[in-house]
Amino acid sequence: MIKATSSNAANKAFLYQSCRINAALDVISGRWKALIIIHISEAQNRFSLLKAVLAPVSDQTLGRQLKELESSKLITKTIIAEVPVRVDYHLTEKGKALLPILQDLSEWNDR
Amino acid sequence: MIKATSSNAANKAFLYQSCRINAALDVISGRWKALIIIHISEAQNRFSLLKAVLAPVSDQTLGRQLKELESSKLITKTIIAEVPVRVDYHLTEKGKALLPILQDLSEWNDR
DNA sequence: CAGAATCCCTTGGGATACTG
DNA sequence: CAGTATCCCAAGGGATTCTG
Repeated sequence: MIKATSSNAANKAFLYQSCRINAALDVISGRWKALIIIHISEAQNRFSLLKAVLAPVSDQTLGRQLKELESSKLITKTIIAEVPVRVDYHLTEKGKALLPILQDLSEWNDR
Repeated sequence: MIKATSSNAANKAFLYQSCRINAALDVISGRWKALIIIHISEAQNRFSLLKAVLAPVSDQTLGRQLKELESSKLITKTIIAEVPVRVDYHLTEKGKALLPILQDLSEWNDR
């Protein structure tokens, strides 16, 4: 039959085809993603810095969200082979283009 | 101890306090909400009409999303006591203000 | 017509421990 | 320092059935 199991994926596909907005929302709807993007834009671009400002997040979750943002092409990851290894995150052009939209959203909700 | 159980709500509270964006994202991150808002703005503002354009959605889920949008003050619900009862949905000012932002998001993702 | 009630399953996110 | 591996739980969504 394949009913309950496939409907979830099928519905998702339907949404993607219906409107590009759904794809866009998917990209930014991770629980911490918007905040991660904002902090990276403000030079909080190291794993430990992010962990500090996003205090209650777990390593696992933070790592997952970063990986997803990277595969969505919103951020890039640069590994620097220093003594204690260091990793810098930076926004891509697409990531930067999202900032004013997030700003609009924030103002929208304040009204 | 209250650990695993309370952390979810605690993290959510943290996000809300950190930035207004999280509250805004919460409002529009239901799976069908963006599409519902768009269709209502285009006069597909009846339950059955919405169900038709959002083909694979279930009654239950559609009803839930509508109720959430209503309590977020994005749409209003008007019950008209005709022979087969009829219900009209309309966007509030806040709901209308969201449309251009959704448009921006859509264009952003197309780049 | 427009839902509410009930039940079930997938998924996102969290806790903890371990690694290059 | 910057993660990954495992395991687990709550919540969002979906299917189906029933109602004013």
